[in-house]
Amino acid sequence: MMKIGQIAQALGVKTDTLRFYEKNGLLRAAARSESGYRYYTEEDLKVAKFILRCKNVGFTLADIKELLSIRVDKSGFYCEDVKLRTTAKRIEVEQRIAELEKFRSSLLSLEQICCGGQESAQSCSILDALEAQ
Amino acid sequence: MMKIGQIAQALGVKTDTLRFYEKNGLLRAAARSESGYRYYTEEDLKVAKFILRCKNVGFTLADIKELLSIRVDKSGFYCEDVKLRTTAKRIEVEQRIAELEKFRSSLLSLEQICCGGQESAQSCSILDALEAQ
DNA sequence: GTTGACCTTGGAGTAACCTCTAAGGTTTAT
DNA sequence: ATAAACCTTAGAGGTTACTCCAAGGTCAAC
Repeated sequence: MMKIGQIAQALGVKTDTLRFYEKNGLLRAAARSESGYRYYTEEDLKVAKFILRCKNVGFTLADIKELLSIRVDKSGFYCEDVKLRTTAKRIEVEQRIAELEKFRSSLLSLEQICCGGQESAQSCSILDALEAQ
Repeated sequence: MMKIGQIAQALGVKTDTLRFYEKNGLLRAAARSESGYRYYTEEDLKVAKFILRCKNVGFTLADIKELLSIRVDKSGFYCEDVKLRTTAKRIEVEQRIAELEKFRSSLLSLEQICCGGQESAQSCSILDALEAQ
């Protein structure tokens, strides 16, 4: 049984983060001491690692909450349920990338039309371009 | 002189948005009627369009506030000031894209190891992969 | 028995960008 | 004259994922 500080250190997160996950229904300590201290088991640690790995591949905490509910009741779900969520998330990520690529190319165009020197910004092509109808 | 609703319609935004910009120091109506109605000039409309174009290339409202202060005092700045901000933003965007690309490839890998069928999630390779140390 | 490290809670604050509501005043058209 | 459309303000709410704080209780060591 580990206290919150030990778990936090093992995971490289703050104790606040762990309490935040608890408040949001992602991770509950298996037990509490009489004085109210949280005590975590090895299984709790596994759940915490699962959460962090999900975050690392781009799932939000809301997504992770769903994945956790599948995780604890695997026999109640199909592979399909998991894969569909994975695919949906990938598509979401791809859409966001496309949006950012647009930003990137617009910004690059702006950079290319500007001298970037110590000339007065009075005739700055970037400002002109942002102004243009 | 146009009222807030006309400006909002011309721009395709809500009146709330315009008031929000005012509250945050981005866009102030040139005048107010006796009863307090905002009245906008053509120049105000130009500023508003400038703001929206900046947003379209990826600048945040905080960035735009800076760009606006350059715009109103062009002789006090160099092209360099504008281009540096543009480049910084592009780099920021590229970093975010890189992060999302990592998500994308992780998610793709997960998708590829899962059958995605009506098999029980008890042996789902995606869940296993997220579990694995 | 007291110091220091650790734990508890509730609640506020952050960034980014609006969006909505309530309660009320103004303008325009008929 | 009255209804519809428009305007005002302050302030709350919503998303995401924490992070910090204050005020206080607990535990282990010396």
